[in-house]
Amino acid sequence: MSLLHAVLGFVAIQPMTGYELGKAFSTTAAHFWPADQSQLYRTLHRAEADGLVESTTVEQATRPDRRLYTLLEPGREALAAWLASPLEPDNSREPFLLRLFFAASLGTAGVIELLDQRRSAAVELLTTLDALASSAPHKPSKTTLAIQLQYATLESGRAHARAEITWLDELRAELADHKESAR
Amino acid sequence: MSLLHAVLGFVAIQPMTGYELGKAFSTTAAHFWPADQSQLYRTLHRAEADGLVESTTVEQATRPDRRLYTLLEPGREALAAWLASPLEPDNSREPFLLRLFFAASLGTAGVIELLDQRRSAAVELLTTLDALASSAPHKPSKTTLAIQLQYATLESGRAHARAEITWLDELRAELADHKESAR
DNA sequence: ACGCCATATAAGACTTGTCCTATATTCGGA
DNA sequence: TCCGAATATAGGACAAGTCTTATATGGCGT
Repeated sequence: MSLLHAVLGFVAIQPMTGYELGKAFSTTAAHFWPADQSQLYRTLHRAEADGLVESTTVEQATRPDRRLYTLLEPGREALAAWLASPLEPDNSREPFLLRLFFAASLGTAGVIELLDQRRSAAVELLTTLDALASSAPHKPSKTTLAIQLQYATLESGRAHARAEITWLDELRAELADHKESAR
Repeated sequence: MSLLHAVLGFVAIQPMTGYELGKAFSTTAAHFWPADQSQLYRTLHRAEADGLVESTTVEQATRPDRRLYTLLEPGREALAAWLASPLEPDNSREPFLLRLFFAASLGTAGVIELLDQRRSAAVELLTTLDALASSAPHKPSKTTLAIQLQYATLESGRAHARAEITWLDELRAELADHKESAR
């Protein structure tokens, strides 16, 4: 249900087309909210049908027509209501933990391989986020709250990626130790 | 698709009924893989139709009959294939970050409230996991790999909860500072 | 006595998200 | 010159998960 709110959130900042929304998601929110293109357009259709946004067709010579979406008052209210609503408890799925949980049959060496794979992915994510963070406004201190918060979501990703790497390293060491002592 | 693998993973440890699976999930895997009861049974039906597991009905006097599921060879193979398959990149959704990203209209004070709510939830999660960890076998050092890995998923949850709290505190301080200096 | 919880399984309706394909044009690279 | 990527929108099929309700009974607390 939250893609709708994200769409309202973006359109609240500035009227946008579906295509621009797609860009906005993939450049700024991809790491915590992947948005499928198809679903994005469907969500826009529904939002318009529900009177939350309004679209105007902008004709273009060479490119297909664009549909520019503008936030309407009910949309603004829905957005505000969402922001003010109580946080529901997190129940996200972690495929990696699921796998690890059942990975004993891989043996210690196999599990260590798995951890290494995961570590690589985490390092890659961290470097991507680092790059994004340093390309963004040099440390926000004299910026708007909006920019600070957007930056904060990046920081969150980095903090968790670092935590993941540390945890993986500790687990790896523990398993390697255990294997060692079993010889 | 992964609920199927989780089911195979549990049944591989020991033949189980759907009800027992539900218990197993909620007591050991709930924090990284919530399993809906209805979906669990549906997954079992499908797994049986696909020849991955086999069920035998155990009649009971007072209680409804139980259907005990046993892992078949194709199921074991599917489980092994899953464990050996390459890790797909993580693309989990983080509703809280989404909200934070768009939360500027709440104002600094409103955002701080939001952070505090989130912090409470994170602390609560951490204490739940701490309790689970200390009720589990006192520090695994001389246990099986399976137990070590199951314990590791708990540790992962704790590490991330701690990272979340630290990040929240830093962000909160930054926002409070900013607000202070704006007076 | 009444209701709620545990035991046990299951179907139905619905929402959300993913993947694939279609359409139409322009520009840049190999 | 051909192929793919970018621009722009959209539908269809499907998978996965959520929420609600149904059925049936025994035990516990108030």
